[in-house]
Amino acid sequence: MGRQPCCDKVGLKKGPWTAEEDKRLINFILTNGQCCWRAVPKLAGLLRCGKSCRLRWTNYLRPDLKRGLLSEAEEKMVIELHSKLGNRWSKIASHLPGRTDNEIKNHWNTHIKKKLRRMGIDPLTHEPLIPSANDLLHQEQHQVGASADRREGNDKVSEEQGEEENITSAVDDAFCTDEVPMIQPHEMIVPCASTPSASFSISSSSSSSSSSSSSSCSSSCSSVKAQEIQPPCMEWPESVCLWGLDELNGWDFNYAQGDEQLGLDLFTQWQRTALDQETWKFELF
DNA sequence: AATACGCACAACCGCCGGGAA
DNA sequence: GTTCCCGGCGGTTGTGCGTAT
Repeated sequence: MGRQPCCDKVGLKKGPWTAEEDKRLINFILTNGQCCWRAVPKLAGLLRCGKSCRLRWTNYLRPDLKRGLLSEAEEKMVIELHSKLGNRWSKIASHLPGRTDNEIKNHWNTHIKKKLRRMGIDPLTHEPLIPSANDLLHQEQHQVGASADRREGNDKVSEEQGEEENITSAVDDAFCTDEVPMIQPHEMIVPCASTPSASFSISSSSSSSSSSSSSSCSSSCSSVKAQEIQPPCMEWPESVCLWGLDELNGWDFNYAQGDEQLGLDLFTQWQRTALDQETWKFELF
């Protein structure tokens, strides 16, 4: 007996979430907390499957998320952790509070992989890319003489090698040692993440609430008066926009139009909820 | 100005493991 | 021990946006 799908997909919406859907989901979780995800869409009035709701929440709506590019320190940490853990993104993410596995995975695939290759490091093994273009050329020439009955297999091999060669030659073409120093993952310095001075805030319009360096939330949260929250031991060396949710800007959490107090209450509650959640994994540090 | 292309990121898919019945 | 459900994970795809032509 095959496993049943997580939900009846008929009539369910897919694709990007709208501000209205986000609003509904947040509102529901504020009110009810994170419970059975399967029931969430129904109860929240969403035409989404529970899984989709969970992903949307964990990857995007969770208030403790950091937005924006990974800092250099975070990047180094990811590389270091990846060298030890491999593609176990959730494990890696657990060492970087405010970052999701999805975010790290994306960043790895789009930025770090290329960066490492440019540096002459194999992103899979974290070893130097050993075979030079010449080596691969010789190897290929050697293979030309191979018997035809192995052709199919060889095709695959040379395809792979070709890919590798492309990478290597690309490195040869583009890589300049003057430009990027060779560095091994173990040589990278991973900063201590326990500076107590760091602050975390779910922004406010008061300019002084969060010092210029930390988590000031651009213009997007200006309508919400929120208290500053300072969880322990977080160091984020670069300014971080906690809320990249520009769409939320228009909400003002004014539920039922005009009930500003309710909106504020909910927002405050949301902040508390967020801080109470187990997602804070500071103990890992 | 219009179109093509590439990149970055959000979202989906399918599988797996843990736990409850 | 078996079955089923749920949440989590990692890989892949889709979408939107910026840039180049």
